[in-house]
Amino acid sequence: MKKPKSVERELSAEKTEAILDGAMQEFLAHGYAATSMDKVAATAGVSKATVYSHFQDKQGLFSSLMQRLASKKELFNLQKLQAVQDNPASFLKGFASGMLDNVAADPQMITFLRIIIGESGRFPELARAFVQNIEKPVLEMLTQYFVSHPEIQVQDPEVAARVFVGTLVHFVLLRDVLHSGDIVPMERDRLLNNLVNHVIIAKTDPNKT
Amino acid sequence: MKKPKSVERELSAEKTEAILDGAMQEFLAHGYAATSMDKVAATAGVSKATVYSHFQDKQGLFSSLMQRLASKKELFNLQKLQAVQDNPASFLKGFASGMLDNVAADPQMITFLRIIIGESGRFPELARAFVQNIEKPVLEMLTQYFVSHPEIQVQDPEVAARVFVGTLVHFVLLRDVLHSGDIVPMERDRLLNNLVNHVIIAKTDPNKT
DNA sequence: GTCTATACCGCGATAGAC
DNA sequence: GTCTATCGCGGTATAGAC
Repeated sequence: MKKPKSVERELSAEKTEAILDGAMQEFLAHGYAATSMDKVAATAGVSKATVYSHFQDKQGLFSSLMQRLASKKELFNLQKLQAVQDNPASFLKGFASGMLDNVAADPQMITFLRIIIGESGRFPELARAFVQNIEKPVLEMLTQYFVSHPEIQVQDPEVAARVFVGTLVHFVLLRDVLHSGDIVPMERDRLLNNLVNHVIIAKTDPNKT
Repeated sequence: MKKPKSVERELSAEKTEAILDGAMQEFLAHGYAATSMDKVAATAGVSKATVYSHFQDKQGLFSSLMQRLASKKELFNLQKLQAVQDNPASFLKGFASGMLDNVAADPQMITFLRIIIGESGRFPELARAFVQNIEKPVLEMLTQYFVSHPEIQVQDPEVAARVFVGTLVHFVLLRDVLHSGDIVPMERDRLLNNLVNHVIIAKTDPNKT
């Protein structure tokens, strides 16, 4: 009775995908605690028992899913960055534009950020994976860029990278995550143009303390 | 036996305080969804029915509490800022130190940030209250400082304030909120010293695009 | 105004048929 | 390998005594 290779039975990888997809929908929509495994199973189109046969428990499913999201560098703009040969100002503006348009404009990405930060107390290893896979490469890439472009006389390349990324993250946080673009208004291009100046022109202050 | 105006009966404000205190403990410890009204009542030392007589429901209690926290400017360092007459570099370093030491070092403040951001999807008015009461005054104060100190030739004071605050918030986010101080290491004073240079020295870039 | 006791529901997780 | 059915617990919210 055992068929050579059944097409409908014995499969698992497809369901795993379906479960992860359903879980992503639910977790991103309602957060960790407010998401029920019943809804996850329903959205995935499988039974709850199947979910528990593929993943140990709710925490395991959540962690697997979020680790997976935090590793998908393609979701962010971490690949098309070394090709450009523009001048520094253009490169930095282009990088920032990509971050603001490709990442911050995606509602799912904003929700993902909310969850990573909101659950960083109870899921610290998740937060660390996010920093390791997303933030660290960005900071290192920018640092490397500042180091390898001597025409930009930056005193401390790592700090310059922090200033650049920090300003952008803070902007996204206020405007997109916290829905407060009207409370502390700031035009996108105005920030970008001036931010570049703050980063690439930073020599020693003649007024020593 | 009935006293003219009993001191132990008919009171309500004390219990309200107790409930808010208990709710703060629980919500800050477990987040919104994972907090139970039973635990809130137990921590407050009252019965669950009393909680529901003082607040409409869980959402109402949560919102009242968080709005209250977001309005407590004293919890942040928003008062002792205009007294100083130092030079700009010292003032900015002092301000940043206060933010990093008084705010970011307090675990409750970190947890509060996690909740505000994590619940900003379902409680947008809470996030907006936080920005209105905390972030906006800080940005405006720094902007005013840059404007009223002509010796700092900053091209765009509002952007400079954003760069300054954004870098600090991002630093706190990585180090304290996301537990990743070891993944992307940065010494506190090294950031502060160089950040000041990035902010107060920002003239026009000779390389126009 | 505050308590105890409870109604009612949905949760995470599992047992057993197929 | 996946399903249906169910267990036990803990959730929010309320009714009624005092």
